[in-house]
Amino acid sequence: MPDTRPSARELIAAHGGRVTRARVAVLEVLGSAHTPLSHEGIASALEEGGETFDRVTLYRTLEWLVEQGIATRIAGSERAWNFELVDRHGHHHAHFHCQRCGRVTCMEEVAPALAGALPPGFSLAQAELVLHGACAECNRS
Amino acid sequence: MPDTRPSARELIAAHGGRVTRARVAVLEVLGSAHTPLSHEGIASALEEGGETFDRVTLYRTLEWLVEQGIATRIAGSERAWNFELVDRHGHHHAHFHCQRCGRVTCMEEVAPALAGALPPGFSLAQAELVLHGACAECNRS
DNA sequence: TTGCTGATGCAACATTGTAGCATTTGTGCG
DNA sequence: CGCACAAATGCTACAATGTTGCATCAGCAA
Repeated sequence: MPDTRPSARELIAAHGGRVTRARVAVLEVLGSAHTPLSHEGIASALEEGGETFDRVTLYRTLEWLVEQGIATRIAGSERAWNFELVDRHGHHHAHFHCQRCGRVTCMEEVAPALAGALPPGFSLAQAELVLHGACAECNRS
Repeated sequence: MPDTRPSARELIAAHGGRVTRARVAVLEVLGSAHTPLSHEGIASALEEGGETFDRVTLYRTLEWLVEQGIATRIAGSERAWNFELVDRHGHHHAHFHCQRCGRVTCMEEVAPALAGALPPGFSLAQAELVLHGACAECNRS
């Protein structure tokens, strides 16, 4: 078993970028995450895996991933971005931000139908629907 | 004509706050703006009107306005908040962020119907739909 | 292996937002 | 009106997030 997640290196190379330690590691972290991660979250996950990178490198790596269309960034809790891979689904789903526990959950179900609703002349590149409230777990307690 | 915009002072007093220079000025700026404004935008507008305030005062004033339900803050361009009065419409409309000119436009028409679409257990406090693309004016050129 | 260029790491800085605290200023009351 | 008290302001200092410049390192191809 040479590699349990072969796509990471290939994915990077396919986009014309160099296969570096940072990119592979970040991709693996994002790939195994269930929710969007912040810079801090990614850094922590990397450290747990025994890899540390400069803060700037992380920013640049993520910037590159977003440019390449490999990842997207969504507005997370207060003034920081969260990152998420854009693989299976067409990356057009809403995000739910729990105001109590701060977690961000992907809502596959909620996809507002807004095509054609824009005023004439406007062109849509990306939509970002963020819902704020309390998640199921927090509501239980 | 003692006051062309009498509501500002009254609005503040009605919420149990002191009628200060900062609050009146900020309310007037927001009231006469056609689009959501950032901290910086508000500060500039105030300066043009001959009024200057400390950066911290502005933050606290806006925080207070949001707490009182007089204004709302929406995610604007890169990592800064934009503020907007919450008067006429029930403040449930989407915002369009033009990636070329950076302006934020209110889209009264686009209001995604997402009530009842949340998974069980989740409760919604606020929805924030931000559309990114090119506005009509930018598309013309 | 070698060389070129992209990627990294470091330091310094920019922007956005907060906390603590002394001073000022609305507001109600005598 | 003048006073006193609390709310609001304006510093300063700091925290968090993100960016820029530049010297060094390391993928990748020849």
